Formats: sequence, structure tokens, C-alpha cells
Amino acid sequence: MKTLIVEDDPLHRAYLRDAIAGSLPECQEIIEASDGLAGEQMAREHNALHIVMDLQMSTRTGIEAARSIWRERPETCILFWSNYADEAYVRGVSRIVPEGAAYGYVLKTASDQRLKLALRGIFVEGQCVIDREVRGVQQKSFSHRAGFTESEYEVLIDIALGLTDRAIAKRRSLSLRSVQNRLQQLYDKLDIYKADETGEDSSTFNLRTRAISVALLKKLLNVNSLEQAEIELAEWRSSSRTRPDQRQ
Amino acid sequence: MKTLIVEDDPLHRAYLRDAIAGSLPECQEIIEASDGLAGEQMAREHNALHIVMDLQMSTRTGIEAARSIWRERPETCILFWSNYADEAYVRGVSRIVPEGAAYGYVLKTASDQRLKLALRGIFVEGQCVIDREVRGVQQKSFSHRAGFTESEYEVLIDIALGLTDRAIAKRRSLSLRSVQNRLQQLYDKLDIYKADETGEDSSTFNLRTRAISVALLKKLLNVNSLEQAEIELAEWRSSSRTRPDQRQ
DNA sequence: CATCAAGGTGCGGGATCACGCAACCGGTGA
DNA sequence: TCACCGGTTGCGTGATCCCGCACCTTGATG
Repeated sequence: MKTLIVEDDPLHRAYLRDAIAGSLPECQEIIEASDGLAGEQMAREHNALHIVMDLQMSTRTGIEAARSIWRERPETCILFWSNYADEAYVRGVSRIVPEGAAYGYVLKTASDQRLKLALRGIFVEGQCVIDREVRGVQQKSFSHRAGFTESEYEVLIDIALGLTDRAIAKRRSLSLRSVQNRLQQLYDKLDIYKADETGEDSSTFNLRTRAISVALLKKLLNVNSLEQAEIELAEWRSSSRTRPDQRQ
Repeated sequence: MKTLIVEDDPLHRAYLRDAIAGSLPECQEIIEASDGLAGEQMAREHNALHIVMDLQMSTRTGIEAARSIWRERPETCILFWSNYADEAYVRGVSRIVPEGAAYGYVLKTASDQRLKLALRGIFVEGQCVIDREVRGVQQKSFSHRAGFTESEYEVLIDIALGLTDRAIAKRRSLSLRSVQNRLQQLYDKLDIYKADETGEDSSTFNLRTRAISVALLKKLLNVNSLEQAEIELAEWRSSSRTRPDQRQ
């Protein structure tokens, strides 16, 4: 059995190495990569089916790397080891995990014990191991109460990218009015109004930008997800230019 | 001589401890705190004049902690040890360092050697030690070419908070039109238009929100600075309600 | 089948934003 | 002294956004 570590911080890498050596005696070989891109290649070359991966790396996010790895070998077991349980990350991960694959999400603040249990659970037992803190976020984001539907999340990303209503409508194949409806729902759920109504002098907030601000503060959005969305947007823009306007 | 470490990651804390012990034999005592708040208190209680501090911590940002520490004891030497050289961080730091204080900014990716040199330079020689990578950012942000003036940065933050033009005008004591002018300059410098003019079909972007997006992607803004700005905004809002409208 | 809730769509209007044009003003250098 | 320049302000217009009202799907439920 072989394990790949993808993590940019050398200290954390060393720590992981120890944890793996200490909890997985059946693991004969540990290989390492210090960013997402290298991790991707190394996984391919060594045919690594057991991976521990950091999210938030500079060259290539853990999510991006994991996505292409899983596209090639969906049976790969991946343990995400991250600093944060932001909804943006959790949503990003659960969006890409293939049907029935074993994966895990444990926080870097978790104890030695927790990490080692997760390593065994995922890599030898084939379970999914998700930290309780992360579970909470996951739950919330899929319950419809104060959680966001996929479509609301879409418009949230689109306005955060700076698109106009019209552009969003085109991109998501909706009418202008529908987009605005979704925005409305978004404003409701984000509680944009709460802070505003303090004075009779309302209208201190521009709803659209305020929504972005609140989403960032509530960790629904993070800069990584924006970067990701930005490149998807660029792809869409170039593809829709070559094949312009095929509605109707 | 006594040194205080403020850092939330235990691994990094241990690493720092070694680095200090190895490079500062004159240091007899090392004390530690695992978040900004604790660091602040500990600095006060132990009257620590030599501090190594992480930026980005959960409970209280390094910047916030440093600010109140410096307010009490401006002669404190602080070495900021951070993962990133984002303009938002660099600007945040250089905004709070008191006249003539010795401080440093070194990246976590720097070599052992660099870190140890910085430790000696700041704590025993009283120099300022700024990593080259960080210098670059600092330079850029104060040269007027493609850099941002303080006032442009102000409106950038304000729109990122979600304020309307009118609200910004009131907060910064400007006319509505001036605010809009500053926005204009901001849009120019951020190159908002570049991406938009590809097709004859312009207007895919809402300038205001696009500006936020680009600023985030260019690391001019980060979520920490937003959180900080948000509490300042709350203060201003409550104070301007008690003393309402004293123009003219 | 009747009904009901969710989501998409059109219409229309009031508010806000983006921005060109023009005027003003405190400092700088010829 | 005068021309110039960067920053501020007022006026006005067209584009965009926010959002209430009303209608129409579609799938689920009694």
C-alpha cells in the first residue's frame, strides 16, 4: 500500500508523515508533493489510490487537484485535511466526490487521535469520515431552511463575479425576471435587511454588493471559490462567443 | 530578554520555539499564546517587548492584536510571520506600525536562515526586516502608478462592505459626485474594462461588483480586512446615529 | 380531478448607478 | 502674474437594479 501526501507546508507534511507511519503499518511507501499540480501528476505516475490532501494551496487548489484525480480514477480514497470548515470549502468538496467513493474531511485542529482514526477508517475500511464541525456545515447547506439551493448558490457566485442580471440570465438560460427573483430570495436568506433597518434612514446598503459582503463574512464564499468560478466564467465566455446565441 | 510567540498552529509554534532558541541565546524565556486575544493579554501581563506573531488567526487577527499592543507600548518589536504577502495584509500592517518602531514581515516559506537573521535583526539590532517578496508589494502599493491612494482604497472598502454611494459620501464627508469620481478612478486602475471589451456585446459586468471581485482576486482585499472594516463600519454607524447629521 | 405550492415570466415604475460636461479652487512652477 | 493640474462639486441622462402585481407552467397531494 502506498500513500501520497499533497501539502505545501513542510511542517505539516512532516507531521502527516509521522501520523501515517504511526497508524498505517500496512503502508510501505509514502510519497509527497508540495502543491496541487505536482500532486496530480504524482498520483497519476504512481497510481496512488490513497491520498491525503490539503485544501488551499497556492499553485492549484486541493479541490481542483482532487477533481481531476477523481475523474481519472474514481476509486481513489482522498482525505482532505484543512484549516477551515467554511461552507464554501465543504460545498466545493461534496460537489466533486464521485458516487460511492471513500473520502474524508478532517480539520487540522483535530487531535492526533482523530486524524489517525480517520486515516484507518478511510484507507483500510473504505468509510467516509467527516469531522463533526464539518458535518454541521454540510447539514446546514443542504437543509432548505436558511440553507441555499443550488440555483441560489449559482446566482450568488455570478453576482460575486461581477456579472449583470442580463449576463447571468444568458449564462444560466433564464429570463431576466427569474434572475431577479432568485436574487430576491438570496437577499432574504442572507438577512441583508436586518442590519439596514436600524434607522429610519434606510438605503445605506446597496443590496447587490452587500450580499457579496455578507456571503464572504459568513464564509459562504471564499476567494478560492471565486478564483475557481472565474476560470469557469472565462471558459463559458469564450465558448459562448464561438457559438453565439442559440436561444429560441 | 523574553520573547512572546503568538501563533495558532501548534506545529508552527514549536518550529518558532526552536528557531528562537537557536538564534537568540540571550533570550531566557519564551512564552506562547495560541490566538490574538490571548497574545494581547499575555503581552500586557508579561510586559513582552519582543513578539513573533502570525497574521490570520481565528479569534483575533494578528493585525488587531498588534495594533492594541502597539497602542499601549509603541516600543515593542514585532515580527510578523505570515503565509501570504497579499497587498491587503501588507497595507494593514504598515498602517499600524508606530513611528520608529522596529518590526519585520517574513513569510512562512522563508528558509530557516532568513527567519533567524530576521529575529536577530529586529530583536537585538532594532532594524526593520522585510522579505523581498513583501517589499515588492509594499513598493507597488505606495507608488502612484497602478497603486492605490489612501482615498481610493477607502471607497474600495466601502463598496466592498456594500454601502451605497450616498452612504459612502456621508461617511467620508464628500459629495455624492466625488464618491463617484473616486469610483471611476478605481475602475480604471483595476482594469475592469479590459475583460469586458472582448465582444461588441459589452455590459456583461456590473462595474461595482466586478471591482470587488477583481480586488479580491488581485489580493487587494481579503476577508480579514473586510471583517475588520465591518466592525469599524458598525462603530461609525452607531456613533453617527447618536450624533445625527451635523453637516451644514 | 381539483388544488396547491414552487418556480419561471412579462409589465411597469421608482431608485440608484455610471459618467460626460463644466465650473471652482488651492498649490506649483515658468 | 498666469497658466496648469489634481481634486471636488453640480447638473443631467441613459442604463441598470430592486421589486410589487399578475399570469402561467409543472409536479406533488388529497
